[in-house]
Amino acid sequence: MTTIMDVAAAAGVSASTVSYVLSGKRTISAATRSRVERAIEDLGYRPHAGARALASNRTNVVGLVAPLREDVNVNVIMQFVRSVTTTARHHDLDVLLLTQEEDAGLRRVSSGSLVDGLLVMDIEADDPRVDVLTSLDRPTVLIGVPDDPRGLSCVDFDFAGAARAAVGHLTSLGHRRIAVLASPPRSLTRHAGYAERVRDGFREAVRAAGAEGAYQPCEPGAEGVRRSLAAVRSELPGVSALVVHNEAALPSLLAVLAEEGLDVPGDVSVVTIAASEGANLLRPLTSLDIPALDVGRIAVEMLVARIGGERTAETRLLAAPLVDRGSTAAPRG
Amino acid sequence: MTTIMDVAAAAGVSASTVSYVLSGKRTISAATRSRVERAIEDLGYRPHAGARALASNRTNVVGLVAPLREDVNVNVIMQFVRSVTTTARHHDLDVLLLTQEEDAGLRRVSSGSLVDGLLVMDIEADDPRVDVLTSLDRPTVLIGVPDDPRGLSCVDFDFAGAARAAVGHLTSLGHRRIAVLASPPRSLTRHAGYAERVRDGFREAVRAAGAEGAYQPCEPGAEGVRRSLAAVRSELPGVSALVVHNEAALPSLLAVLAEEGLDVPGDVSVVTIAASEGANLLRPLTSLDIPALDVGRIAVEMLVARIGGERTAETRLLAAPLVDRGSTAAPRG
DNA sequence: ATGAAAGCGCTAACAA
DNA sequence: TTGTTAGCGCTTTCAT
Repeated sequence: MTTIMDVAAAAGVSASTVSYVLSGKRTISAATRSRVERAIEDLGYRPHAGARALASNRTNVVGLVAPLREDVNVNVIMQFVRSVTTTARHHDLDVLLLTQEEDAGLRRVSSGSLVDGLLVMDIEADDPRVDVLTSLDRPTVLIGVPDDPRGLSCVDFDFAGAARAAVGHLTSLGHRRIAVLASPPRSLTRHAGYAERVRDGFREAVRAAGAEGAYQPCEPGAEGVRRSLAAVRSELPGVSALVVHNEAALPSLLAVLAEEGLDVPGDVSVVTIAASEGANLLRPLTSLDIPALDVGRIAVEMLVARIGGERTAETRLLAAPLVDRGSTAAPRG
Repeated sequence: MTTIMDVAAAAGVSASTVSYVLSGKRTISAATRSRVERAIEDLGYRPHAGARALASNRTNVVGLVAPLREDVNVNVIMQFVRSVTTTARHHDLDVLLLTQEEDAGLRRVSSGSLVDGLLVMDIEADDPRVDVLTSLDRPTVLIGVPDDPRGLSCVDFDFAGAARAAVGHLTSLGHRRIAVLASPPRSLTRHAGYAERVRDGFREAVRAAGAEGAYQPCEPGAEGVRRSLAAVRSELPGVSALVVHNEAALPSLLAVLAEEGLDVPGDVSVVTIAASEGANLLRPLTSLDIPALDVGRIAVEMLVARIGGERTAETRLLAAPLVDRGSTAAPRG
């Protein structure tokens, strides 16, 4: 293993000079700098991460707590993780992945000085991790907004705004009876913020527009979709438009509607709130596209700022653009 | 920050005793042990990861190189990553996620002593990373099998075996004209091992059974599916069974077949090679279930063994169980 | 503009 | 069974 001493010897300088060439924290003469860089190159030298962490109190690693459960939207998570790692590398950070053992994991990597900061996904309204995180006193950014962020920074997609925008789009086309096919029931029971915010944004927008709405959780799979459609139709007969916030249910939904002989958007309009662009579906769908890539990037940037000493916490909600892919139209008759 | 010295002082012992209590590398009297454990508990002590790495040459972190691209099967990756992190934690390891900057990333974390070993996914037949990895001289396990593993250990799902099993199942039902709807064309052009092995296993099995086969890459989405189906039917008129190795295309395929008025399995039998159990599809499908969880677990276990000093490299191919979910039947007539 | 040297917190000989 | 101590490789004061 080649150390900073080897480099120093090869370049005919002291170890500290090599260190300063690397960090740029001292002005170095051009001649010295190039000798050192040459030696680093020749020897293939890489600073020892542990030694560096020990001496500098910085690991250049951030922890990412991601829910790799089955019942969350795999596409969103994936896009998000990708943009986090990409952005992190732009800031010379590596990413440590934590998926389970919630509290214990947070404590371990934080108190053990494994990471400089934490990114925590899938925050629930009353998430118990918020308390743990504040007590840990490491820079932290939450992806999702709890009821009380306790001084932690948050980033999230504006689900309520997306629901309102969907309703606005549909009512402006003339729809008066609109239903949401939402996340599976357990998303609500575990107080996943996104589910509650879609519901609340939807109800508010429907009321404001003087329209009628039904909110219906939905299990993915053909059976779940059929059940939810039946429930919606009995609660709101003559429903003419669907807002779908459930990516896993989309394939079945389109197939079931086709089975029933219903045309989209002729017989029923469909808007989705989704991350992937639905290229694999039977037909493209008009959508509030969740900007997962932006959420990830911004989360990292906020974390970097806090690691750099920024003290003020903020909460940022990102709006979704409505992309018209032709699955909505004015209602029949 | 509480250090090992604080713990030692609180317990009235030396730092090394605390260290040995933690590592178990020395026999400690019950009395001392409990005093130390008490102090650790009281002070909430966690060893400093960097200091530990510096002194012991072990980081207890493994690097996971995962392709978070769009064109790979997100479900497989997800399951796989989950089983890797879970298994890693059982061995007291953390997981550092690398997704891009291929070679540079490998060098950085390896030479920089950030990780004790590497797990590299999505290995291609002539993958250039194999050379880099052998030169790095860190314990490494490949997920996927290159043409020449150069002494590295490999784990993978037995794609050729799965294709053979699918054909065997179908021919035993009486099918003589069988087609594969395979991964998108670019999987083959970039020499993704799994695509080539499915193709080769399929051709071999079809020949051995004296049946006829067509192999057709397939883009996901309704259009891609329609095109591929047309190609298959013109190449192999009267095709009565489909082997689908393309999870993203499944929703569209089922919808398109339904549109055409074809019943599964009455008019056409369908077998998939897939990771998720297809619970979100229009109907359950008989499948060679890719044991992504097992692959991840075994990969970690092999890596742990190598980190522990095991020298012999091995390649393990995991067979898939065929799970009958009723989407196959004897051909008509 | 550069060097010398004191740690950072831990592990693992070496001693007792 | 336990303690003492010499590093591990780097950063960063303090000197010059």
